[in-house]
Amino acid sequence: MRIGALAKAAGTTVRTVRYYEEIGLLPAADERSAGAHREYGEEDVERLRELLRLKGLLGLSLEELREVMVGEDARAARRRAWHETSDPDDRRRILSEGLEYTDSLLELVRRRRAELESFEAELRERRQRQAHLLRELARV
Amino acid sequence: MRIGALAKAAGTTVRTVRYYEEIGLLPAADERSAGAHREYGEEDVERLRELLRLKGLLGLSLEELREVMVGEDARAARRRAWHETSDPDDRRRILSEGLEYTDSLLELVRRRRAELESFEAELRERRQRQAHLLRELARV
DNA sequence: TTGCTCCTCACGTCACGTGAGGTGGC
DNA sequence: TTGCTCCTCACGTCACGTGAGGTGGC
Repeated sequence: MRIGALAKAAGTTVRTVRYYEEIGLLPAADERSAGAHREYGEEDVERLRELLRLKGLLGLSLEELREVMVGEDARAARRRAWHETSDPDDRRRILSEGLEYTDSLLELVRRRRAELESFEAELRERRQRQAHLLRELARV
Repeated sequence: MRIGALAKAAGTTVRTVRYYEEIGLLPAADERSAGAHREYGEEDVERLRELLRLKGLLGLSLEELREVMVGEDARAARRRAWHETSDPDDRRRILSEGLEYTDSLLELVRRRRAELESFEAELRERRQRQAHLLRELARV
């Protein structure tokens, strides 16, 4: 898959992909001879999608994203390690680290949702007042 | 209230307030002699707060905000008009316009919440899988 | 060969941050 | 008078957008 297909699949632009690579948010597609096309796989789509959602929905800066991505790197590493071991202790460790990471993301998302819901509640209240007054006027 | 107090009350910076004034998102505090201090009131805090929430929570650009703010201007105008009339027909019209505007904001907020909830659902699912696998391993 | 997508500079833009140098009010 | 906040340029920065000019693969 080339850069255009990746960008489209993840819902962003070619320039953004190149920029993220430039600042190290996406891994530089390995061993490209100068001027050669970049090649990507499914896991790059996954990673880019998650990046964009964390940025867009949670409003993280690319610097903050970089920190979260340390967690994403570890997640990818765990996935590989998972398939390379069958030792239950290893797998238990891998899983609990994964759980911890998922929980930290869930915490971020929940906090955001709380803000959004408080705004929505305020709007609903406003709506109520307006609708109530309209009914009052209708009775006159 | 001066610009520092306004910025603090709304949870932003002095520079941002000046920038929003520059591009016309906030009204230029009227009839300042060159170099004089800007003066603000409670309704400026209100407006700036709403702006920042629409921007931060919904991820609107300042250009998009400018369009929404046309609605906010109308809202402020309706508030003034409300107090200047007692004619039921006028008030009914004011109220239904207000309702319409509130509904459009609610629609924006709901759409965002839906995106956030779908992300949260995905994370919960991921968490479930991890927790399930952990229990499986514990039984071995 | 034609069309499309890709490549690398590199300058432009949006939404501010951050001094520089100076003035105003408790 | 001292301190704090304010003022206006104006350059810097972050996260890309947008050509310019050229090369690569179906």
